[in-house]
Amino acid sequence: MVTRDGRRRVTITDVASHARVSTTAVSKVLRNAYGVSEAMRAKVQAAIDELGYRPQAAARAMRGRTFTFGVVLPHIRNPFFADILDGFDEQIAGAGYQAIIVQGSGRDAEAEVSAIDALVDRQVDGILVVAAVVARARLEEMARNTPTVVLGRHDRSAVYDSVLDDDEAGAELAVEHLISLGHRRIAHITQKDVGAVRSVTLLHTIRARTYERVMAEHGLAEHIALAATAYTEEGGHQGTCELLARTPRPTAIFAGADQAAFGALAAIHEAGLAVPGDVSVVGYDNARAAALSHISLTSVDQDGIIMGKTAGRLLLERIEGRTTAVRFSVTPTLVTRRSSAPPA
Amino acid sequence: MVTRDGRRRVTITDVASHARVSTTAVSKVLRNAYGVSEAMRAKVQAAIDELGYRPQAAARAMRGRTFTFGVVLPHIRNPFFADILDGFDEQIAGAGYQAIIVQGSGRDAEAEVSAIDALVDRQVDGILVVAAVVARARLEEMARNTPTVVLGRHDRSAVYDSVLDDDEAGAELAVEHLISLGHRRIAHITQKDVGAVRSVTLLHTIRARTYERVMAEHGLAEHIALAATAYTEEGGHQGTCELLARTPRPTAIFAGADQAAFGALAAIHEAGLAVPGDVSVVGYDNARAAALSHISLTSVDQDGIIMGKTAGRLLLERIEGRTTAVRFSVTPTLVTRRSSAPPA
DNA sequence: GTGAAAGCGCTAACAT
DNA sequence: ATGTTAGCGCTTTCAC
Repeated sequence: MVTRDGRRRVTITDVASHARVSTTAVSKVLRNAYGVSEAMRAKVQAAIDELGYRPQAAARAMRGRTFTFGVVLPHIRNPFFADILDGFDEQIAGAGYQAIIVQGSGRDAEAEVSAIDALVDRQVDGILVVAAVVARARLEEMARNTPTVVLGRHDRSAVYDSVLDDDEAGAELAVEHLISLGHRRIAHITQKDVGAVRSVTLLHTIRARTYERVMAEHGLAEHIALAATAYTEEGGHQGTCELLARTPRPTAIFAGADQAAFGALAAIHEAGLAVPGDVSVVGYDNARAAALSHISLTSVDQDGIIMGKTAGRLLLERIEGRTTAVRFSVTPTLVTRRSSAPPA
Repeated sequence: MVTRDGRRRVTITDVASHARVSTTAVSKVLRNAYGVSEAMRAKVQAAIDELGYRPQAAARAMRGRTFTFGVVLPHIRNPFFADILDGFDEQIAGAGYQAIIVQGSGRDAEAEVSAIDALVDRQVDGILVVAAVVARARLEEMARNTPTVVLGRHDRSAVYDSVLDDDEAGAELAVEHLISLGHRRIAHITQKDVGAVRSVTLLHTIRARTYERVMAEHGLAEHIALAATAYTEEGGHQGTCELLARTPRPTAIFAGADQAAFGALAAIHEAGLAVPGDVSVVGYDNARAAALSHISLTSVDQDGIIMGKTAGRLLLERIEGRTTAVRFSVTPTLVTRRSSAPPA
């Protein structure tokens, strides 16, 4: 391979001839494979260092591993994904793996498919799909060829591993908290469905259904009020505007994600109302911004770092040969802050 | 290539034999290359569709292009990067390119180098480096082999293209705004230097130096107060705590980034002070959250979408053969909101 | 306009 | 323990 400035990139052959050994030997040293003497290892390593050799992932991909994991995110705007990624990176870096991220460009199932395809085309050794909206059959097809972890979906699969938050428990915590404070007119902001996937397995649906169930269990079925927008600042803002326009208006809003809760806080403020005086707000994810003093948002905490770490560990296990599917669930906790209080 | 469930992945050979043509012909159709008849094109395309063929990026990389651009981000937590990426994706998708993102894992120059290496190893056709802290020589070495755009650095290079915000103009807008409101004790939150790069080319240094210059030009040199932490919520919080502890305390804080400004708002609130009553705050980046009514942060807007789009365009131009370096600068504007007002 | 064949850098089966 | 060699899927001369 000739680089653009005319110099050849250093290849395994260069290293081999420089060390006066075979390419096989170099390859074995690179992969810490069985059957190399100490002397050989030292000699080869010296040549590698001297020449500044780095193996080309593309050539490796043709025969063996790429030492790369792919991560599919709906988008990079949600800070909760950053937690997941930090945990993931930490876990896989130790095993010599590199994570590459592709954006699914929003909630569009088609864009998500092409993001997944992009990773498959690049022969990654494993894939982490976060909050996928794509059809389950598509995920399973991929999982049959590449070790796969699906994060944040509640469907059970025999071919891919799952990492998820117990969203039912989390939503219960949020709604029970508001009810115990004395609220009755509690509204919920959820995400509009897209894609062909059976919606009941998606986390936003679980959170919304649980909200409805808990409300009903407490005899508050008549006060169920849903706004289906998006888990974004804009979505939370718009949903809250809708909800506040109803008569009587809710005294509390449970937003399915902190990003939406932040938008809700803004909309409440714009309406000339106070938090928590007129309306209490509870979010989900416990983003760092939720802890900021001037925001102080009550939120459900799910440990993104642990979820990311676990996803990394599960992929590494698959590489090592595990073939049975595993399901890992974290238990959420409620973090109470000043955005929630008893109704006036 | 045999997939894990035993089926072979469809290759160019399969398509060729299915269409009863040569692999050369298929390759040409794939790349829209010169010298294929309409009949040939149709026949091959039909076979591709029928077999669900997708070229393997790894194999392509061995000979030609990967149709992949790599993006190096310090981390994915800053929402401003999401704007850049949205613009970038939009621009390159039309040309059939896919972006893959790698995290530099914070501000650590070493981590950034390994992120860059990871992309080079994967033979991407071009690289966008955002807010790099790595030494310039390292960037140039990479740029000599792979088309490169450096976003957010002010050094001039003959080998890579630059996309940047006029940070000097932006910082001037912010400081002049506060001065014109009547503030004199204006403090600034900047980022601590790391890495071996000549710091003066980094955007946070430019913003800080400009702050000092404008203060001095207005006879306020004695009131210059800097806190060097980080462009994060935590950094802004900590820096503000430091600044508020000084006597007399500043009446205004110009944070080098909105993320830091959000942390500043929290710290001011914790100190029992009001914004803008006791302390005015101005940020930089005009993140979406800055516009939220309950936050209402005055901020310097730089168009991340345009910057991302331009970066994509410049890479595509390089692929098409441009060899002279280009420098593209966006002009920032001030968005005035309620976080800034005359001092008491 | 079309196809045969070489070869990119690496790994793995096999031979020594 | 070490080396020889075939071949992964694709692009690219170079014939025809």
